[in-house]
Amino acid sequence: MTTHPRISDCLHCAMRDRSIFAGLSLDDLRDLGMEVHDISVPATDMLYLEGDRARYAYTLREGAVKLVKTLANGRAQIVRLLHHGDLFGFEGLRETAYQHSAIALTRTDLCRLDLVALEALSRRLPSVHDAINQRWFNALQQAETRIVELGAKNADERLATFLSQWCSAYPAGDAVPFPLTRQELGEFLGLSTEHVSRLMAEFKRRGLLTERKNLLHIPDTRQLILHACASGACA
Amino acid sequence: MTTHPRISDCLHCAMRDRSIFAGLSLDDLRDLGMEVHDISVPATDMLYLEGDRARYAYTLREGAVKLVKTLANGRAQIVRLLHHGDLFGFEGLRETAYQHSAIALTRTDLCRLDLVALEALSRRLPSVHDAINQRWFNALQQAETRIVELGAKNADERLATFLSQWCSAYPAGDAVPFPLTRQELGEFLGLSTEHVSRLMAEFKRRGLLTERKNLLHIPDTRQLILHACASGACA
DNA sequence: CGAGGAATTGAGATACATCAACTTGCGTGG
DNA sequence: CCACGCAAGTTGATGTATCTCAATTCCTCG
Repeated sequence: MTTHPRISDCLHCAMRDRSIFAGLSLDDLRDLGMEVHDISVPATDMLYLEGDRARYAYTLREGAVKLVKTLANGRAQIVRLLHHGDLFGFEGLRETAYQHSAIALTRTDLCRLDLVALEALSRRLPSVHDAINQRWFNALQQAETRIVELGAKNADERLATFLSQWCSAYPAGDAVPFPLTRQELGEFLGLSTEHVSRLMAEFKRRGLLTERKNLLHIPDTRQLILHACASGACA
Repeated sequence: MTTHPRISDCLHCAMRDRSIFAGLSLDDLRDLGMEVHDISVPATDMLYLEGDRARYAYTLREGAVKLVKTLANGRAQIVRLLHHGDLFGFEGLRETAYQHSAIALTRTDLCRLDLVALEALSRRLPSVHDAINQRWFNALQQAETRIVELGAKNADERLATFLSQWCSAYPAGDAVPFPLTRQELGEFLGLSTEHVSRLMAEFKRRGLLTERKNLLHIPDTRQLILHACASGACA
């Protein structure tokens, strides 16, 4: 699963100031008392499976990961999508088992943090503790937003809102990496892959977006929202 | 809004060992350095409105409260339902504004905690800090479960799962208080009130549940789940 | 160049929403 | 205590959004 795990050098990490170790002194960083493994996995690789005993949390440095819950009958729901800078697997600090399966959407680089050591570290360094809590809080807010999306919006609205938020991480008007398949879009938005496909085609027909390879281009997200959310559901 | 707020006596509170102050010594409890107001509101009363500047968190002692988000076009989504022992409004520890509206479903008794004082207290007493974090974590887990419900299950499954979970707080086989209207059920489950009504009628016809006044009786939750979730979605 | 998964497209079925009429329950005021 | 009135609930008819199943095309990669 992991290709050549190495001990990471946190001092010179590009993610340093966006990670849970942001704000630590150089001394603290040098003396973390914990090995941070640098790992890298190809697309479709599973980092862990829902129900597995939780041993590690991960910081995503490059790439994208989905967190999936699967029902008894096989239906899958993508609970969260993770990007550059996100921390995940940290439910292991409170539960013995992972609550989702984590699967790479692209080739992905991560830092792997031992949960026991992280627990100790977080007890020792308040800024780490706070950083983790802040991530929890953010995850909660995001989750509640998703509840509203899924419970109160129709398909066009869900898709349009999602796409424009996906792009919001990049400079406006640029083409952005878009590694999700139609099926994954469906599993995230609670729709069938066919319906997603039709909606995407419809958006393209109206000139609201274009796609090529794994690049998505939305000339004007405001237009997209406006056209897809005629009812005014998306503000 | 508040009827006769009084300074609460935390020492003799019935909720003491289920609240965020559980585990505090008697000395700590006596010296909280914070006024806890005892308030009581009738059904349908709004405790705060989404977007309001957040001043207080609340512990629910008796009754039930809904947390609602409202879309620009007026559609409402109930994000969370709160019961005996639940803490809410604590997003005010990280955000300046409340992220939902809080509305009482029944006559409700609460403890009102000043957020600034709570923040200070949580910094001073690790067990309070931990207790609050634990609530965040629980809320996150619950929210993710709701995402799966809304994204991957159909109407029967959602309703059946919800009803049996609602009852799980009470001894099996008992009739339980059920203060939700059909509309509120719909706003929680992402369904129209008419559809909820039809499904309830169907469940009754099949003998899976009975209702009278504001009491719900489910003889056997396993049966309910079994019949409503033929596909095996609900384990 | 060929093969296999992903995407698209169409036709048909269905789950759910919408709209409208009607009933039931219940508090209120005469 | 009854009658009224309103809100909640029910029920039916109809519309529509979305799913399902199946066939076809498009990519991508070996």
